[in-house]
Amino acid sequence: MAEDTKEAVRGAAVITLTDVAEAAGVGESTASRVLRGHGSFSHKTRDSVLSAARTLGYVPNRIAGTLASSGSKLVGIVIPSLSNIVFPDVLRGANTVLVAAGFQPVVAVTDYDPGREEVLIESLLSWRPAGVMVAGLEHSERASAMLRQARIRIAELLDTDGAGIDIVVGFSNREAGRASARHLIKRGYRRIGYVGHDLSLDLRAAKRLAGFRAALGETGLVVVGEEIIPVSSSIEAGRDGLARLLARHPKLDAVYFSNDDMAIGGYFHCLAHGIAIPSRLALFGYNGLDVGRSAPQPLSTVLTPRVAVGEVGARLVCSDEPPGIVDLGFELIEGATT
Amino acid sequence: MAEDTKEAVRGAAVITLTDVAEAAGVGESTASRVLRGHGSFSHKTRDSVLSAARTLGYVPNRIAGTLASSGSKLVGIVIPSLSNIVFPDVLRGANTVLVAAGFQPVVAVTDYDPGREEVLIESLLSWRPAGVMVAGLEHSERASAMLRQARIRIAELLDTDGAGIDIVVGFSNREAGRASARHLIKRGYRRIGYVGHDLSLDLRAAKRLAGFRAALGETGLVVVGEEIIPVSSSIEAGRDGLARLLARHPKLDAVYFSNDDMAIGGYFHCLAHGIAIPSRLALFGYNGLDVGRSAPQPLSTVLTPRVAVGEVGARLVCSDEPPGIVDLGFELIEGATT
DNA sequence: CGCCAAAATGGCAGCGCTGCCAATCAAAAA
DNA sequence: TTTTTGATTGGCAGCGCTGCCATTTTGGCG
Repeated sequence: MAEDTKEAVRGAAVITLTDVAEAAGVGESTASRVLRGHGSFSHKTRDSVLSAARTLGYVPNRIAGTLASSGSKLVGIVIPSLSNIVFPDVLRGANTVLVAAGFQPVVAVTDYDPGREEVLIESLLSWRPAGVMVAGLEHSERASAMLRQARIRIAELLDTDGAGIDIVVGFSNREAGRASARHLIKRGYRRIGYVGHDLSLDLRAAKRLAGFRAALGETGLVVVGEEIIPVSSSIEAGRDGLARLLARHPKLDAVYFSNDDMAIGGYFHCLAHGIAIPSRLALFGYNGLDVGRSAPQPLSTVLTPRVAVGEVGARLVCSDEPPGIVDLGFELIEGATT
Repeated sequence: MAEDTKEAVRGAAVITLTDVAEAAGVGESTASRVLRGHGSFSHKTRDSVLSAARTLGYVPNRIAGTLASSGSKLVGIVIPSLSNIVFPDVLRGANTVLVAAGFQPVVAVTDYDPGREEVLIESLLSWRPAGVMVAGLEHSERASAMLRQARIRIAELLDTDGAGIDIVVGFSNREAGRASARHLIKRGYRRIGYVGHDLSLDLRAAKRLAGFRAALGETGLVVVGEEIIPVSSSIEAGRDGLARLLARHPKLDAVYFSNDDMAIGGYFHCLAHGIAIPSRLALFGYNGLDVGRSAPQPLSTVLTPRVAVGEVGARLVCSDEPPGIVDLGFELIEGATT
């Protein structure tokens, strides 16, 4: 019965290291050494093990390997959303560095819910990752405790306004808000409004607004009118939000948006309604997205180093450099909408 | 030396199931049952185990659990990019369903490189995932073989133009291209151009263009002029691309773009240069992104069910329903740019 | 009060791999 | 030729948990 091939395809026989070792006529520790390129072995041994592995279609079982060596090559990444391009950007930066260092990212999305974040962190930790990267500095009591006690590298990203657990990589949202306000003031705007999304969830947006308000206050100004839409940010929400804000406060001369998506929505509203920018109304966003940069009038905004945050965070999580705070700063883009 | 507390903090003493069982005064299998809510146990036992676990700060080790039960709760997700919002959208849909079913997504990003895809798939499989979701139907010989032989659920996403391995969830890019062409023809456009990005990498964009060309051909038309930018798609690329295309073919009356990002770039070019849309030039995209829908003139495009693709793919990967092809279709959005 | 099914529980052998250590071997040194 | 050193190699004990099975306990009934 020359059913070898079929058998290999049908039978549930998953190939293990032992099978490879046997086929190569060596001990399993030798096979293990060859396959990992660890320790020493002769050329002949190497070739026979590798060819046996290839022939049998051996796929190593890292679950077993990790358990045995107690040190996984997984890194947990906890982000609030995938809808806002900011987080895929961070993920992208982290992914590049992680993969280059031989790690596998495991992502968890919290939907801006601290309770869910707690559960997801617990779940992530049960995979015994080498490290965890998490957006923001604010976590539930228990989540912080779990991270702290996990004895692994923890990187908190995108925010430096507060105390971190281990590694912090980001920039000050508060300062970004202040810089935005100072820019508008410098340009002579005085009747300033705000269009934002749900701030109880997006703490960093709240910090920006706080900084923005503080800087206005230093000049004796206040946010004249504001429109907070109770959903997550989107272009459509920004468009509708600005429409509603202007209906209530037609004399505004500038509007600060919670981010670029919202601001682009506002920009589209102005285009659609013939509102001259920036002479009649100035717009200011946050993030420095592609869409803002390429608009007919480049959006005035604050460019954030999102990909770099992911990269640096990942690098620090993988390395054993001392933890600490890394402020990557931000860049104010003057644009053409202010 | 009442150093218990400090010891617990310093010593590498990671809490194991055995510790919990001991502290609760039960056997480890009992503790295991309680913590997993499997099998039967008394209320009293339950309480003492749970409280012991909480007191000790026990975090289960799923690595060990998975090895012992030979069945992981990981699902690999292989996508070409995180820069194009399409993939985060799919990821989002998949994540929702996966997490609800108790799975953890492990993502891998190929950068549109088949070689890298192969390596990443191999690496993913070494985690013994319960299933793998991968974008597209085209993979290297070895990658396909590995997926096929892994004896797990495989879902190929976003494309139905070709043969799949196990589960296929998506829609026909070719048909999307055809539908786009027919729409332009119906609207009376005859001098049609194309602005796209690197098609050797983005196979689905290539299929759309092929379908588009085929449908034009049926009416005796051809793509009059085309501009292919050799980088990945972006708004800026679309803007520049259209500028260059129009420089060479000023008499075009419509342009088909490889996707909405590119088309929005084209739209911005027209806005910036006072090109009347759609009277002077019509624009047609692909994807149905938010930004296109909210533009002053909603972009004419094809709306793709990206999130649903992720959801359905994840559902099928988690379940044991029979594999097969699920065509989720697409929707032509007439918009205002044609 | 004895008997039996059902509920609760504990013991223990692995899951597949790695780390450690002892054993073997080959070539260089004495 | 014998000794020495270092390169190679194999054996085996776990890593922490789950699955299986045997055992004990419980509660209902006759």
